[in-house]
Amino acid sequence: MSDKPSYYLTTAIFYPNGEPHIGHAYEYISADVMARFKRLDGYEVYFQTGSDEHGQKMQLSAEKEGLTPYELATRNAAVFKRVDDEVLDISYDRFIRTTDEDHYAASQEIWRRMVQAGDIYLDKYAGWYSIRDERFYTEDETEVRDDGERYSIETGTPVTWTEEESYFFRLSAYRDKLLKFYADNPDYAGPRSRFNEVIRFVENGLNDLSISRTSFDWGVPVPKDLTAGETDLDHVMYVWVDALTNYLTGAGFPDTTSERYRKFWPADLHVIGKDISRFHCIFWPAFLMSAGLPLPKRVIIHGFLHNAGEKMSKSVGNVVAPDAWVNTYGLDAVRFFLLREFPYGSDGSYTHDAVVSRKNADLANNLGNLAQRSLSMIAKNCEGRVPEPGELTEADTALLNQAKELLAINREAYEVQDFHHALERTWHVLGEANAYFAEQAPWQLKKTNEARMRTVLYVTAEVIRKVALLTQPVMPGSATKLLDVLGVPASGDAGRTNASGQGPRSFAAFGEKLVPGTPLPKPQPVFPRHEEE
RNA sequence: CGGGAGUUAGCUCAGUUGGUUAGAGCAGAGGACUCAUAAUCCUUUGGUCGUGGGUUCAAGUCCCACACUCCCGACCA
Repeated sequence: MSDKPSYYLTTAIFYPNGEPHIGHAYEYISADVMARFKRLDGYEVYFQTGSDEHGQKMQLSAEKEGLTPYELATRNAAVFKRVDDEVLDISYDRFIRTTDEDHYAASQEIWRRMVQAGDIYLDKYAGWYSIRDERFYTEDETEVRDDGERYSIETGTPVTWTEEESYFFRLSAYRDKLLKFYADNPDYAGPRSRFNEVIRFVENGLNDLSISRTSFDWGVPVPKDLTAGETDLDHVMYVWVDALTNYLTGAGFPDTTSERYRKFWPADLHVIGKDISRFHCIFWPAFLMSAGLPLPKRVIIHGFLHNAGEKMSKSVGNVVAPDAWVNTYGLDAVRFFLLREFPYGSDGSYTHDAVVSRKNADLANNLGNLAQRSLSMIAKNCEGRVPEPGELTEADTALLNQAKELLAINREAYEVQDFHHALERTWHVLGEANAYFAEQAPWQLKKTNEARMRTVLYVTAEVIRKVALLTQPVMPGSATKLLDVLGVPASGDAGRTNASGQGPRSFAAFGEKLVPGTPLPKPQPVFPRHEEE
């Protein structure tokens, strides 16, 4: 293995019970962008995504369809995986399934450790249980309707009184430890406003957590040697121990001596949606503390996407499928839009016009057209080679310096997943470059001062090179094409693999310059304007 | 009900520890240019910073109340 610094990041694993929508895509894409950025910046990245396949719901659905739960999970997980692979070009290193064999081993080991720590005990859970919701309700969360049956008020699903033996995790004992941890690690979760919600929640006290079930068997079994003497029932782990542990599984746990584990655990970043922040900011660190394992460094909580300000929902019929968008706008435009349009962490609202506007104004006009106009002048007036610049004027160096600062600006922004800001600053420099180009008017210099024209064209192309390098994570395909037409020797793969960490297309080459005399291919537009159908 | 977040130009957003005439991009208007993807550049219209109070020499920026929107309220992508 290399001695490069490591970076381990994950998305949440999704419960594969429906079609992936643009919200899933948002999470995949943002994590992918982060992974690619780090690879291009010289890190050895391990990027994991996957599916959460256990649970009673899966078991019941499978029965209805006459499948085994595993068959159903396999079929449904493939739908999500296909979106990663064929629609969004997600550069994950492993698509983990909680039904994977090594995941069983990891889940059982963390359970064992929590038992050894004295944090797991057997008790009874009693309450109104909704199978549909897979959860218990307290009495006042339910109502008896006219039909004499009892229903959950919140979700309207039928509930039945259920008493079930269950193992519990002593979460209540972790209140103070967690609060101290939050205080010592103010960047553990972001954005700050969401982290504050979590902290407030913990301050109010924590109840112990039911972490096993006996009413169904589609899950990771609690090891029999741990239940012997306590119960004869077969317990399977209930959602969160199983699900969260996938992050450890990916790092090679339980083999804590392996090179893989030492390199990648603790994880650097968990990318999650705001709906599951409590699990990642409270349960997860508590489990790990109990198991005596290092805690992940950061959890970033993204917002939800709204269709023209309205929540996406099947009943309203405004759910957008990722491939529908990709077919309409193109993958890179979609990726760019999602990260540029709204600050990461806030909810975002999209409309057709907003996507088209970004695609045309930012991509086709400001970037694509600038590249095309400068490169076609080079093709026509500089023998199709990178021109030789003369002495630089103040205007030249001012622009070049602005472009040069972008690497540091981007690094800083990516460190806290502020993609919106990174792109805003990058496009600000493109605005400056367009103004520079118009101010210098190389098409007039052509008649009066060809040496000066060559300098202007060189400076412009060099700025575009820097921008193209930095936009590889966001728009791998387009940025690659852009670097192609700039004659930057092919190397790496726009962040898809760790090979991207070196060579002329890595960030290590950011400070270098286009080499005068390099032959250039015939310029071709990289960012077409949007055509309405 | 309880707790929390938000409310800045038509739209999407910036606004540092309170300090001179509140910013950007897009959209709109006018002009320029012709290298370029009807793109670009320049100029410009547009905001009583949700409402009402308060603190202060000074508040979008702190405090209080109200309005609207949204989130969470215990095991639910």
